[in-house]
Amino acid sequence: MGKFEIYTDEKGQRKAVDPCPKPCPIERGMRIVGGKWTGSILWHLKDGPIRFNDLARQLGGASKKVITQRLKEMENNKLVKRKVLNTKPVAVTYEITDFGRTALQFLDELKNWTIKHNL
Amino acid sequence: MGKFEIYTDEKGQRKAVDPCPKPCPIERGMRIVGGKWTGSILWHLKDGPIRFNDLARQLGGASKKVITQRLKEMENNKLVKRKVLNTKPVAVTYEITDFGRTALQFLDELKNWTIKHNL
DNA sequence: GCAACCAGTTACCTTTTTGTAACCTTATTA
DNA sequence: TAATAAGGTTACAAAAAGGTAACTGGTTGC
Repeated sequence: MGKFEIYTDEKGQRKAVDPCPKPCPIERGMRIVGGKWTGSILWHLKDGPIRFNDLARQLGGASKKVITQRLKEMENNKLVKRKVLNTKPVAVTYEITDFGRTALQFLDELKNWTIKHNL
Repeated sequence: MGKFEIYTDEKGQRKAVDPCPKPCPIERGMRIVGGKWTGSILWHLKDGPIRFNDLARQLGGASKKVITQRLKEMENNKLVKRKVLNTKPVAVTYEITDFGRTALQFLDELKNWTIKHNL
């Protein structure tokens, strides 16, 4: 077989030895952390919890709708935790989870890559 | 100001100190390397050039149309190089560029992350 | 009382993306 | 001669994503 992972069978047909099963790890990972603004949100949370509207202010270009949507997905994926503080006017903060932090490493690499190559 | 990058101005309005300029580096990077199948394609090319149909065979689940589309984007972004070999029946191969290789590190981390956390 | 802030939600519409399937040209093979 | 493979392209339809703007309900400051 060799590096191409493609071989020609007895009937002369080319076949993949090990076709990428539906979505392979890279693909699956991207679908969790690659959503529009997902990475940015996580990154913004790395230094501490942030409130919804503050987050929206910081993410120039993202609408509340998308932010809400992403935060919900991220909560489902255990990347962030939503906390309702019972302060005089209730405040809601979003906090990165320990699991969420495990993603910061490659996000950092991605960030450096983008900057390094002026993208 | 502090870690929140949010302050309250003289009029009592909360403002972001340094709102994420349109798409920040993480976001921009994602848009280059985060397209559906983009990462997987690049990963498959890491061990050598692959021909179009072989690639399609390996990426179970991706249609020719999408693959064509991604490959074109990736060519524009200089991640891959398209080569037409003048063999008896012409063959077209796609090869990862040196620049494309610089993205493999990040993809590798993403892949390990996905696997490590059973995602 | 009135306006403004928080944290969202909702409706509506447009754009983008994706999938499917058929089709194309050249060339080889049975 | 007919069928098949390579490397795509095209048309059509359906689904997903995104933007905008208005609106909610509760609270607070003027």
